[in-house]
Amino acid sequence: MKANLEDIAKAAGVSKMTVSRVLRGGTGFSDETRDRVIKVAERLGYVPNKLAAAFGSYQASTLVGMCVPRLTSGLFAHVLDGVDRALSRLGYQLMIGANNHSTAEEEAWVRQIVSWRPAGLILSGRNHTPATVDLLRQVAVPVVEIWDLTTSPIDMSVGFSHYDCGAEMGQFLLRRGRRRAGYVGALARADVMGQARLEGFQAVLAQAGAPLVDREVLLDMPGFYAGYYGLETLLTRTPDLDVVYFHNDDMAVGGLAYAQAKGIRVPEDLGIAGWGGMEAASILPRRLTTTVVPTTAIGKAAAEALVARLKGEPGQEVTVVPTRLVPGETG
Amino acid sequence: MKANLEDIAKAAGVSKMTVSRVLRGGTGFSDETRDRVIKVAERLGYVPNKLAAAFGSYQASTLVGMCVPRLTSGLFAHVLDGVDRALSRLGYQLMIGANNHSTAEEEAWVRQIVSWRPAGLILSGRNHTPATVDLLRQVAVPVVEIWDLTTSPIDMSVGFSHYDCGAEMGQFLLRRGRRRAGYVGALARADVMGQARLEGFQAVLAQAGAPLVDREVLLDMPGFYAGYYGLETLLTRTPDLDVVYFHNDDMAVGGLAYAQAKGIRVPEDLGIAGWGGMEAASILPRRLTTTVVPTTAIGKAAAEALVARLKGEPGQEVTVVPTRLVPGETG
DNA sequence: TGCGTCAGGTTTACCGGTAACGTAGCCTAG
DNA sequence: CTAGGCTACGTTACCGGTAAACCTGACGCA
Repeated sequence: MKANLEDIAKAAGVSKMTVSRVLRGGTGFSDETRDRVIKVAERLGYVPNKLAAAFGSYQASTLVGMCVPRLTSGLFAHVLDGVDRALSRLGYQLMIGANNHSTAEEEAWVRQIVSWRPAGLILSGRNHTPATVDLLRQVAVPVVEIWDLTTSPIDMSVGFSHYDCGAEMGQFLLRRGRRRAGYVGALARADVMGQARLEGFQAVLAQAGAPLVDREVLLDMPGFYAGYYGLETLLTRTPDLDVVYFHNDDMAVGGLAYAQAKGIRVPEDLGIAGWGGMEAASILPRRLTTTVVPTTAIGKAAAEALVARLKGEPGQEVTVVPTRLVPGETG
Repeated sequence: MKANLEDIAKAAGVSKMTVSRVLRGGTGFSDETRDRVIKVAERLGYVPNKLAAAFGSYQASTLVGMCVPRLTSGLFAHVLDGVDRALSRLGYQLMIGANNHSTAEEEAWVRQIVSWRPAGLILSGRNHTPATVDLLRQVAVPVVEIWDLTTSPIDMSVGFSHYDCGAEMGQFLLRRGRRRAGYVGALARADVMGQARLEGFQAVLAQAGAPLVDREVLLDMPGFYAGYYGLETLLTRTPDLDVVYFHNDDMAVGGLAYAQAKGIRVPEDLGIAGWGGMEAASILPRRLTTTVVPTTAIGKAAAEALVARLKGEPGQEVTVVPTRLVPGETG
């Protein structure tokens, strides 16, 4: 790690400022000088130092931080992918973190990240500690809150309403004649958004005079197992349900597996609905009734909102991305 | 973004060096001074500048870069999670990138990342462009190559042998009496490691006098659909196979779905084997025959190897993590 | 001839930390 | 009584870029 601008400057017989301009593709030098500088830079194996660049000019940081609830979530993996594709194309670097559904962990992460003076941040959810919000405002870094829509974002927001997702599914299941609905979730209070879906679901059912009959919320991760055993627990306690809404598709698929194992006919004896739109769900023998979330599009939109802001374009404060209820054959 | 060490120093009536020492938890100051400095720092809302710290001392970078083939891969999500848990606990920040199974894209990513002077890098696979290897050696950054084991790593390596995975599965299926095996894969040449598994698989079969009968390798992403349609194509062309080895579990589950849709009995008419160990696979009506890869453990081990190196401990050059063949009920 | 303008540079002054070294005052051992 | 060591600081130099201001010769033109 030896060659720096000074070394190149000396070897090329120019000042390091000229080298800097050449390597950044600026103006104010002849073609001849440019070729010479570039040749020397290559010969010396010059590796640029973005640390110095970002530090010195404090305008040039190309770091973007993104915090997701869990890195193992299939849905967020697609959001991350959408963000990364959009940003890496423009030369930004993505720093990631997981908050494990805890605003305190998010705060700790934000505290670490802002000390790198990132160009922007992408956070998941609308729930943050007051200290986090204060800090973000203080350092005045562009922030995009994704996933859960908020009408009063810290800065920008890209997402949809989880409450509406739940409500829409409730209406759909009512139209299909379901009257005794149950719910199987996970993570308890830690997942605010799953909670919001449940609330929307419940509100619609109650309004129609067919309120939620029973629910089972596990403390486990919301995966196949939790869905399987969650449904088992729920049906053992309350056998006469005619439909169960699950926290997400992974759990719903677990529920389907349980129903199949027990000879419960779906959807005749029991309806099953999920949320999220996992790839696996669509090739099951029976297409899962679920709400498909445009994950990659959310990531792309968040990245684009951030980049627009960085370029000085005003951009959209709040971007609503549409979810899509897929009727399927299990509801 | 106003307060810096100088401001705190002035307000506390000490030099900024003392402030630096206090805030980093060093020594060489009285309790009284420490309390005063910390109080002032909090009052001024001091946000440390790691850019300046890393740039100035060029020892303190806490950035670690990690490059995976695809961010949407469930297996790599767990590796990422393992790395992140291990590193974030120690105060490191993770910068990620995806190479889309292309060494050229990996090189572009490495070129970007090294200019941030990271403390270390984690790369997926043992295949890199010569320029990448040169660059990594030149900047002398600690590197861990994960996933595919290599006996001559750039620096350190954590993984297992994909060839052996394929060979082991081949032996297992032979023991179960299979003699006419097929293979369904994806990504063609782009995925070197899937290729290695296939080679191990083929070698064992050939040696036993029951060579691979047919194979179907799609250009698609290795997911459920590819498995479903890949098996359809394969069986249409070569109906009399008695077992099919899939690129991974996602595809194998797609294959199972196809078999079920067509009334093919598994494992009586056709054996199905996958690779990777996805969570979903274990709760299917029939437990999938597959090789479980300790993803999180690989991430953890990679992070630990890196940290050990950074602390100056010698650490292991090559760490082998064991995979586990799960017999299941489909093979 | 004198002056403005422009291309093609150079010079200077930082950015905010940290390492390395310096130093004053006090304590203690020989 | 004093050399030496320790504590608790302060001083200085530097990391490698970039912004902004400045320079200079050539050319066009009134």
